[in-house]
Amino acid sequence: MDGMVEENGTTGNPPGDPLAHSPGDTNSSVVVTSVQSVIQPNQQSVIQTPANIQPVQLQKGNVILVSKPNSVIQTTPGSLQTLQVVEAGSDDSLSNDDESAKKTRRDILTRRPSYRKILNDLGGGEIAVGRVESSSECDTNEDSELSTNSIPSQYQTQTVIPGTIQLASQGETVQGLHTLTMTNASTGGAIVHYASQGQDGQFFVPVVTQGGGIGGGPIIAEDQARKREMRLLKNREAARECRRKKKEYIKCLENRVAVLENQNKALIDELKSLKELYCQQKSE
DNA sequence: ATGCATCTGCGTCAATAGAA
DNA sequence: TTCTATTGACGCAGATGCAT
Repeated sequence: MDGMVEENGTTGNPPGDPLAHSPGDTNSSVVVTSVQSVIQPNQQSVIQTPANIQPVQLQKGNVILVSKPNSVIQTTPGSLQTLQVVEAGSDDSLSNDDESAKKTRRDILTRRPSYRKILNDLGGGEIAVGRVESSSECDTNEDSELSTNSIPSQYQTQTVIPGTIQLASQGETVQGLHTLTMTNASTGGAIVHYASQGQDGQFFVPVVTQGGGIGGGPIIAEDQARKREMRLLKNREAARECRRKKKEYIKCLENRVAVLENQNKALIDELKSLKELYCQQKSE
């Protein structure tokens, strides 16, 4: 559950106020004598499924199933991969009217260091990239939106419709080599072979381009469109991963708050008892 | 049931840091 | 210098809770 923290028997804070801990919400019997780092190095994923297959919801019900062993989104190596991305029209046509306003706003803003760096600065280790199973102290048991229990089998055989990109794994035939079919209503079909880099987490690398239009123009346009799709796809996944890490980072901070509050309480109690002892000996 | 406010997650763009 | 990864900001859509 979001907002819940479990650390040495300490439980939670209201969802709307993640850092708010009343003095009474900690277990009074707990005395923290040594506080370890809240964030363990090489911690592992909080998102795990038995089959290591997770559906990634895209817009309008599109689903990606990819093999990325070092990613949160995983499938069994060599398993069928299906990607269907419906072209979302030409969003390149951005109006320049409010672009200047956006730019001005962004110019004012400063960039924070990455969560990895923040966690390192906190001395609590790093958020691991390779994730296999739940971490111990940052385990949150949250219900992942990437839950894999509900992968419909029909996603393994998508129907190619005009304006779509479809990835179909060749499975055991050619290791790591897959075929990406771009079907475009205006330009006709184009087949792209790509090498899947499943081991290092890379998504795919275009290798050969075949087919397509006549002359340089359409080919260049297709290449640019394909590059754009690749870029958007990668950034989509990157944003997803970034948000996951951000949530993990926040939960770790909440954990840290809980631990430090416990430590503070223990020190206050210790100080209190020492004062009493001192007063007793002084009065004698 | 309906309308509204709020929250949450997503995709995208753009800026930036760091690697190559 | 170029490329890639990361992440803040923005806008959108769906879910949820609450008042009417």
